[in-house]
Amino acid sequence: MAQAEQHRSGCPINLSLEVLGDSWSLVVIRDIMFGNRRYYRQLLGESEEGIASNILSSRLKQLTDQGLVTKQQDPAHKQRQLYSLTEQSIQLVPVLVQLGSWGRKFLPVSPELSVRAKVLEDGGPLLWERFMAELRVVHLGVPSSQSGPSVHDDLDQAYREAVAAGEASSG
Amino acid sequence: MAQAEQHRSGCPINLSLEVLGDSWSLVVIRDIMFGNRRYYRQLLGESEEGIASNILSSRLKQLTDQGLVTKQQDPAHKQRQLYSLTEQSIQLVPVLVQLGSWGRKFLPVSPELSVRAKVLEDGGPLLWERFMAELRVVHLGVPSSQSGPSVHDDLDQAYREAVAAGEASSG
DNA sequence: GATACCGGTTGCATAGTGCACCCGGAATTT
DNA sequence: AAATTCCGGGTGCACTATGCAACCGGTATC
Repeated sequence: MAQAEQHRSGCPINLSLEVLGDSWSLVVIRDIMFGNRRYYRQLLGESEEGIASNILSSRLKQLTDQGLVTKQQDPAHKQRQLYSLTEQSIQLVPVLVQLGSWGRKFLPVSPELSVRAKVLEDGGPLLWERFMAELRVVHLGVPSSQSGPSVHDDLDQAYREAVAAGEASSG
Repeated sequence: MAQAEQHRSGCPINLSLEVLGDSWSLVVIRDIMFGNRRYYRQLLGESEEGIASNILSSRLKQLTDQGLVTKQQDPAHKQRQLYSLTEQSIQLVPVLVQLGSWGRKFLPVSPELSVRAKVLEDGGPLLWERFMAELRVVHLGVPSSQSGPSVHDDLDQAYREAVAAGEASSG
C-alpha cells in the first residue's frame, strides 16, 4: 500500500506510454528481439543509433524492473550477463510491427533497414505469431514445437539481400 | 541539402520513435482521435492525465510541424483554433490499438477506460478501417460514404455503459 | 462595462539526455 | 606470468526537457 496512485491515468494507451514512452526503450527491445543482441556490449556497440552507455544501462534497469527484460549470468563466463525478453515484451511484436509499418509509410526510412518491417507487415498476424513462438523458444526456454524455416532467419535473409542489392546499385 | 543526417538511423521503428517516442504525443493524438477534443482548452482541461499547458502547447506545435496535426481558425470565433488529424495520424489507429491491447494485458488499467480498447481489439482490422474512414470524414472533410451506426458512437456507448456499471457496483 | 473564455507564455526548480572518459574484475593471448 | 582485451557498467558535466503555477492580451458574452 501507500504506493497507490503513481499513474497518470488508468487508460491502457497512457499506461503503455508510461512504460514505453521514450525514445530508447523500444529501440533496445527491438535490438534484442530482431537483432538477437543479448549482451550489454552488443547492445551498446552494434546499435544503429549509437545509444550512450549510461542511457543503455538505465534503460535495461528500467525494463528489468518493469518485467520486460530479464538478466542472468552466463554460467561459463562470470562477468557475462545475458539479457532476455519476457512474455510481456514478446507480445510487443504487433506494436513494433505497426510502428514499423507506419514509419515505412511516412518517414524517410532506408531500404535496407525496412525490409524486415515489410516482411512482417506482409506476413500478417499469423507470421507475427510464428515469430513470437520462436522468441519464446529462444528467450523463455520453451521447447521448440516448430519445424521448417525460422522467421528470424527469413528476416535476416531478406535484410542481407537488401544490403547486397543496395551495394550493387550504389557501388 | 546540408540538413542531411538529422536522424539517428533509417530504421522504421527508430524513425517512428523519433517522432512519437515521448510520453505525451500519442496521448494528445488519442484525445483528438477518440475523445474528439478539438480545441486547446478541451485538450488541456478534459485530459485524464492532466497535461501541463506548456507541454500541450509544445506538443501541438511539434505535431503540427511533423504533419500529424493541422490547425485552423474557427470562422465564427476568431480566437478559436480547431485542431485536426491528418491522414498520417489517422493511420496511427493500428498502433494505438495495439498499444492499448498490450496495456490491457499487462498493466493496471481501469475497466471504464479500457472498454474502448477492448472493442477495437475485438473488432479487428475491419473495424479499424471503418473507424479510420470516419476520422477522414470528420478531420479531412472527406464526404461520408458510410451508412449505419458510427464506430465512434459505439465506442462512446461502450464507455458510458462501463461507467454506469462501475458506479452501480461501487456506489 | 464587467466577467469569463480563448490560446497560449513566462519563470523557475527539478529530472532526464548526450557525450567523453574512466573503472575494477575476469577472460584471453602471448 | 604478464600484458592485453573484454565484461558490465559508473562518473562528471553541459544541455535540454519536464512539471508546476502564475500570468497575459485579445475576444466573446452577459
